[in-house]
Amino acid sequence: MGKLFSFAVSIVFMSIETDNNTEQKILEAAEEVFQEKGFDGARMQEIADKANINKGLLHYYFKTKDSLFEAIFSIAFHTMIGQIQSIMSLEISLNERIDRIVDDFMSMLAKNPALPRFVITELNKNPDRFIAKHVNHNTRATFAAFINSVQKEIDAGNIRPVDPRQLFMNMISMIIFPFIGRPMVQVVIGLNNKEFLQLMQERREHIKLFLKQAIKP
Amino acid sequence: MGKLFSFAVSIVFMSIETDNNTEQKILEAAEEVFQEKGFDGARMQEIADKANINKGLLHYYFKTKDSLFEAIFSIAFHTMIGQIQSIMSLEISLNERIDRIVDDFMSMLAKNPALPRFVITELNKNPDRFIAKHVNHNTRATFAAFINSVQKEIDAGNIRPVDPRQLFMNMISMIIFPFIGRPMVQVVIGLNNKEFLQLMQERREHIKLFLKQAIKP
DNA sequence: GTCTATATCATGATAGAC
DNA sequence: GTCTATCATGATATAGAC
Repeated sequence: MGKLFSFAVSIVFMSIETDNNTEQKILEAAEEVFQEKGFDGARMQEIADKANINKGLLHYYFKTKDSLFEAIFSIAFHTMIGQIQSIMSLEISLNERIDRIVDDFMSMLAKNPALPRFVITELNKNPDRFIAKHVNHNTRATFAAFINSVQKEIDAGNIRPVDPRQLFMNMISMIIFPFIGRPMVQVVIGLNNKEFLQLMQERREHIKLFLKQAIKP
Repeated sequence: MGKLFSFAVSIVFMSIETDNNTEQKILEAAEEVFQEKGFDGARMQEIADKANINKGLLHYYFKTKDSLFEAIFSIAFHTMIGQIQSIMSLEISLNERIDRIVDDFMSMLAKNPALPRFVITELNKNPDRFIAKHVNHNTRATFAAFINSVQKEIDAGNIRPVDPRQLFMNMISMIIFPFIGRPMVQVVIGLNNKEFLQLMQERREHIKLFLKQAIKP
């Protein structure tokens, strides 16, 4: 955890400083290559090339491919989980929560469309290892708060009775899946890249309305 | 295309014959390993071990790793696309279509939970190559029929106005995503394996109701 | 068809000069 | 810190005996 912390600090530091030092160049290159190719498909040579350094120097900064991957995956995983948790834990109504989670999540994914596929693929290849390492004690407490807030709305008659866990799955499924399944979606619907992006833009308001409509009393 | 056809025939033949010959053992082993590890993570040695043969014999049946992968991916891709298309092309009402697509798709995924992640991951790594090779001319026509049928229901006032393409994305997102994102979903909600499977069982009826509720006039 | 042995090559990682 | 050169390993693929 100390390692992660110092790493996060260095990231913040770097984004403040305009100086683009070697470590930062490596991390940017590694993020790109790992997210695109996955751990198994990524090559240290390609990362070195993209960072404009040689393999020797790459191994000087990160002794092994595993340790470099860990640094990249850790940030990606916490970006995903953090996005979910931050919205879950707010003290707002379900309608506001829907608006926030759709807007925030889709803005983040528009900037980093490869993120969910990367996290989910690597998580599937080795669930135990990463979950034990990265999931903290707050994860469950945060979701419990979400369940309570949904139950309150049901009791108040604001929405129809619905399993909060299913509702949660519906929300993140509709938000995340089109990014992960983009090539398949484009093929089946028959969309070029421009049309797909247009549809994703319209999708924000569509999902908000669709969800609210589905849980109306 | 001739290769794929003769291959499909041999699959059918094998499932009729009880005789488990070497090629069939290889394909079963390869499907397992490729779906679990992906192309880059898969090892010919592991496939050979799982099929109880040696690497030399494996290369006798499939000259290259690529050709073996192509055989596996082709079946997987057409299973996914075919599942979607078969329901799209039926002449039934939207409500019946929702019931059918949820039941059929989720039954298939329950038997083969790793399938969508495999297809989508490999498709993302190399979209052009596979789409050019595997998508036929019927793909678009089938979806056009779906759009028409939704539009007819809107015109008849049976459902509220909704973009059929968004509706389609919502359907397949809610069905497929929990299988792909299972580890993340389990962590965030806090479910053990038994609880997750129970929730997925209940999910069929949940999705059907949720969708119909969302498009009610 | 099936096996063992081997060729060939790519990759992660290290050693050592500057 | 950065580079070049090299090692060691492991993976795909082939050759050839049976």
